[in-house]
Amino acid sequence: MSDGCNTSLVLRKGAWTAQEDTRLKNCIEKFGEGKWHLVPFKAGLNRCRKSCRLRWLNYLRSNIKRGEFEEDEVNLMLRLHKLLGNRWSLIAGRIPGRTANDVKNYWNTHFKPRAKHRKEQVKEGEPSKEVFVKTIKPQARTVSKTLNLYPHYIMTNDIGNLITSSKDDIHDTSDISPMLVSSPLVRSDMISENLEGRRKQIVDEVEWSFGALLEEGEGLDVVEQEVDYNSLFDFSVDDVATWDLLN
DNA sequence: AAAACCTCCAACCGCCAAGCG
DNA sequence: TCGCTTGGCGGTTGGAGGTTT
Repeated sequence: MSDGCNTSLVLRKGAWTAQEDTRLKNCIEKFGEGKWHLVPFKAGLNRCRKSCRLRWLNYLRSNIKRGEFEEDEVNLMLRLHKLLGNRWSLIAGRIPGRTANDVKNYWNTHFKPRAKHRKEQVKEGEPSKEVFVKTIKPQARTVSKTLNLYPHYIMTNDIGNLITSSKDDIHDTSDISPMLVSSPLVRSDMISENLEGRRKQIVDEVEWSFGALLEEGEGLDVVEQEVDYNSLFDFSVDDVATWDLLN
């Protein structure tokens, strides 16, 4: 491996000591986050850069929230997971004080076993209850600084389903909603008046969840993903469809 | 009392994409 | 263009602590 974590036999692993925590914290408070490959040297730690980064992000940062997830946090997590799938860092980014590891652990602890249980049931011959939806997944895990992400729109097609498209695909802007992007090409008066009832609700959810995402510069992709029973709201495969517009 | 089992979560692992020379 | 380094991610594991038998 080229990440420098497995190349040395003398690097410390396992639980962090209070002294190591203090060193790491002091180092980052002094020099700031980033340049993780230098952190072990600056802090005088016999740990790899990944270990230092993880310890800081998941434990030492000042704004980390501890203790049980509250009901609204769980609700938010479920809604975000429905939209994003296992994009723990994105989900955590929208739950103040919680880390990706927290969210992932909570999900695996509280929700994953149920899916597992269902698979076991299927194995034993019971009819499958598995449901799949299209989950919108941002494509880029790391955002390119040079990527142009503006030309995205969300709109409804002629049978009322939500779709997204690029400006190149759009000839009639009468039914465009600026749900996903802060593109200067999309105006508020483009919001479709036809979005009502349930579809409106879906739009609200998508806007609420993805407006920030795309402002940060991430394209969208669609993947099939099993729905957990805990999902608080639902929309079908046909309700939301997106296609990649960046190519 | 103690062995077995379970739960939870911190930490590790392997991979990917961006950046850079 | 290519190969290396780095940052970052999701999946998995190991062990401490709690619970059950």
